Amino acid sequence: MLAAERRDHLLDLLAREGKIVAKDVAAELRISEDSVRRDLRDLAAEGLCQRVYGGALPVSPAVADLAARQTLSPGGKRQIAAAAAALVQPGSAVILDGGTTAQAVAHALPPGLDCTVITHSPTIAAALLDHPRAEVFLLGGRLFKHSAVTCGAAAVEAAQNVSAELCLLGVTGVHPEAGLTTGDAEEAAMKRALAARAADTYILASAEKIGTASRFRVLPWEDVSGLITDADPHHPVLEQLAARGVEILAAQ
Amino acid sequence: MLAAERRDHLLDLLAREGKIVAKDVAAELRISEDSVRRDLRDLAAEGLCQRVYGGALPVSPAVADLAARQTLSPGGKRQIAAAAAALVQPGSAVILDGGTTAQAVAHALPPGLDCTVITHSPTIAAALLDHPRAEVFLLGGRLFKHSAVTCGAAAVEAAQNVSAELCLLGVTGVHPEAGLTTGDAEEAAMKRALAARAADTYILASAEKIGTASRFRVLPWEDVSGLITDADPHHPVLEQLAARGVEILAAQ
DNA sequence: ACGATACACGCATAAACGTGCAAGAACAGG
DNA sequence: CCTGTTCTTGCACGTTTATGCGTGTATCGT
Repeated sequence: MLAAERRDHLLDLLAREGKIVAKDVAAELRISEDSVRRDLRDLAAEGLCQRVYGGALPVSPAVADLAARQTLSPGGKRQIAAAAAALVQPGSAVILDGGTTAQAVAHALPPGLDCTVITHSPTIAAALLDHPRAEVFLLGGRLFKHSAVTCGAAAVEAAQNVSAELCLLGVTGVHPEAGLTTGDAEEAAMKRALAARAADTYILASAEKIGTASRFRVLPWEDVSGLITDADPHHPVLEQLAARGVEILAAQ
Repeated sequence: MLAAERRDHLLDLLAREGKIVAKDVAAELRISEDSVRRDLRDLAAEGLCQRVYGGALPVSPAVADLAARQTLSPGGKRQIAAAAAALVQPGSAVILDGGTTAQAVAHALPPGLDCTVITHSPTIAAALLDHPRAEVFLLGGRLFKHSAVTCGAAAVEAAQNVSAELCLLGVTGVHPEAGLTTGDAEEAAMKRALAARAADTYILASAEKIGTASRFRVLPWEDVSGLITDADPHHPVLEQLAARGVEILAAQ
């Protein structure tokens, strides 16, 4: 039984059963409870599960599905979120896209930070309810069930009435020629509208997205200030982008 | 059974049934009543439920200014929500206000119902993510932390662009002369804007609100089609309203 | 006012936890 | 092929936490 195997098994169990009881898993896999605890501790540190006395639970019922359906590297995602949150100046306004990475940014924002957050994700809005000094502006529109954000003409129109210093955008593809891409046309349009309303746009992209492209373009590189990623800064694609004036922020 | 699981179960039970009887839960989960009591004490300490003799009751998310609208009857709230959900015709559009009662309506909607829900509450929007056939339209605007809904000029303006067959509105005061009232001017304006966009407006009000009035008027009785309440239909205020053409729906 | 029930408190037991440690495997370099 | 290093794993230990029971007290309904 490889360590990585164990990890996968735990995550699988979490997705299937909705909980993990350390004792049971140890008995099932014929390993010590200590190892299970160690694994759970690591997974919890990466934000993949919530550690509780006796075992672990999914981070949040809704997020569990999302995490399952996209085999990302959420380990780096947390670091990306932290690096992105550090870009938010006190007193400034930031536009937060609705993806899972952006959601991590919302949680990474210091609770006492005095700022304005503009978002089209009701989930992010709800997450910021306990940030007393954060002003939240929610962009309305038709709710897209699969990504849990508002999109469509109404949402794009609502975006026209806001502006901010910073826009943090999640994408599914980061490609030197194709630019930034995503898999849904409406989402692409929405992201484009958001980026247009901010002075600076930074892209959040985990390592496995570098060099890939999806069907719908969000932005060309000219409109992007920087890229926040957990990939190796010496990755050829990243060096190419840096040469074209895109600031590369490595999140460790 | 993990401790955290128990906690979730209790909260879930609270949301679904509107109350918790310590003895019953202990029997159901095969644990001692002491454990249930301990859990309820902890949950109450975190403000997640209201401890009462024999069990616990839900507590409204907006606890702060609840001095006015205190002592809710969450038992009846569920019945009100069920009666209100029954008014939603398949294929129709309904405007759902953001209060706790309206939130209960969202949960009471059949998951397979084919309808359009328009709301200014991100919480309701999130709750409807798992209703595959429900189209959700979210009204954007500034997020009001204490009531967790969007309000303000932008939200009112967004409301101008929608229309629906039905509007379900929660209020804090139901008074024969003062009409429908609430404690916040912005919320009152928002509710007014919502009601104006629906052919029929029904009010959700638990028994203790009947006969009371708050500072800001939402609507006069002329603009209201009906009132859904768990109060006794023979209550003098209700009979007076019925005489003025307001349909009284008693929720048991 | 009364019995019945729910409660809080203290205590004992058991389970889960974290840490340090040692045996073993995997690996890199010579 | 050997050796030193690093990492993983399981065990032992003391500590923390959760749970159930008994007791006395408070609260409810009649």
